[in-house]
Amino acid sequence: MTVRMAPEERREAIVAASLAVARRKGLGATTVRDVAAEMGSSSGLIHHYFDSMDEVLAAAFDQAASHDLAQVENAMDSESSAVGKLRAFFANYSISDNEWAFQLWLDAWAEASRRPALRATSERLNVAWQQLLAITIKEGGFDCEDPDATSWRIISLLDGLSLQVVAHQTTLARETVSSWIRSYAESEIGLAPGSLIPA
Amino acid sequence: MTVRMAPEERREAIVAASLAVARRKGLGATTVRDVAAEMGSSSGLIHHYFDSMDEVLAAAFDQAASHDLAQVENAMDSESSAVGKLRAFFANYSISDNEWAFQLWLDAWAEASRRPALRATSERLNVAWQQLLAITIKEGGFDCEDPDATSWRIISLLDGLSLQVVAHQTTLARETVSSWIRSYAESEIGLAPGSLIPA
DNA sequence: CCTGTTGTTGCGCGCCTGTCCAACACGGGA
DNA sequence: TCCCGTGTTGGACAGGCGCGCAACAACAGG
Repeated sequence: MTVRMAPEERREAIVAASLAVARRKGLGATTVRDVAAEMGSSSGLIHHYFDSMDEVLAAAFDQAASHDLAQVENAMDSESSAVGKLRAFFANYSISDNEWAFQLWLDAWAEASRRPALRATSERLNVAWQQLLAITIKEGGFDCEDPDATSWRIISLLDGLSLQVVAHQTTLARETVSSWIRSYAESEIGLAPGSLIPA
Repeated sequence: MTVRMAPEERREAIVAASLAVARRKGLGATTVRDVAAEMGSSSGLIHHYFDSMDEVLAAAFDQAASHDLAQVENAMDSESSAVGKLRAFFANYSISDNEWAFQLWLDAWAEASRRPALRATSERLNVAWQQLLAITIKEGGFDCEDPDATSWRIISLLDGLSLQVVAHQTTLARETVSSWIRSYAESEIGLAPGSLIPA
């Protein structure tokens, strides 16, 4: 038998184990038994904490995406100027080191139509990313007509380009995507070309 | 017993049936038994024509995406001017009438990492869309520095925005996406604002 | 008409899926 | 120290999966 845990602790352990499996096999291919094996526990335990697999996956995705979001927010907070914050945003919202994180997004978007909990989570976090950028633009007082729209377009271009890198690998290079995104953001936000290149 | 068919005919019937199922349940959730039931045949028949389910799904996706591509190409061919062709492109590469077609793309991108045949097909067709746009830009002789890069960015922005519409439904409206895409394309290709608004 | 080819069947194989639940074991309060 | 609440087990359940194969049936050529 596994060690007896406090409810909250166990819940977190389940989410962590689910994430570890999803990282290897993908969100959609993660099963109850996989998660149990990863934890070294029985499979029945998972359903003692979650009503359905949909909710387990949603919680796992939430954890991963929220963590990445918090990391970028942190990097932005340590910058004082608005331009500095934006630079930090584009330097850190990068798929270079954790390519599997973006695969999680791909899985979430595809599964959204069939897993209600996952859809709600993915939508909430997508909006959170957009808001992070939009609010920064608003506070910077840039020459940007509609920060919300601008932010959606930048995030979407980033998603569309990243998607090619992760799903097809050969069509586009990571550095190409980074530089295109920076140029596009500069023109949309009303910054001089090169403003967003990291120091 | 079902009617005996010529090999090529039966192959097409399998692809058509797979597509019908995928349209309802999604590409990743389409099974051998589903396809057989849709055709009204036995399940063993599918494996007599395809080595694996991966190849069945790849063929089905190929059929759907190629059909959409051909339809847009047709609409463009009936235009004489380059701007007319571009207008036709953006008027027809639309997710309004067949939302499920884009869901197929979402499934294909997500499954790409685990289904080799599907990945190859999705990559090939993604490049085909990009080329269709790139070649039209090149032939038009517009004020566009790098038609290939421009084309990738337009397609990617379109994918990223469409993704929000299909996966999350509430975040963005279809018409918003259409107008943003047209504006962006105009600025990237070097056209006067409004040039791409359909007559 | 007979025969060989081949499209088609239907089931079996081994394995997997999410969900549920009676039974068990452990640890804190009485 | 006992006892009860609850964290945990492990398998049952009904179903589903991709794949393979021996047997059958329909058609073409001789």
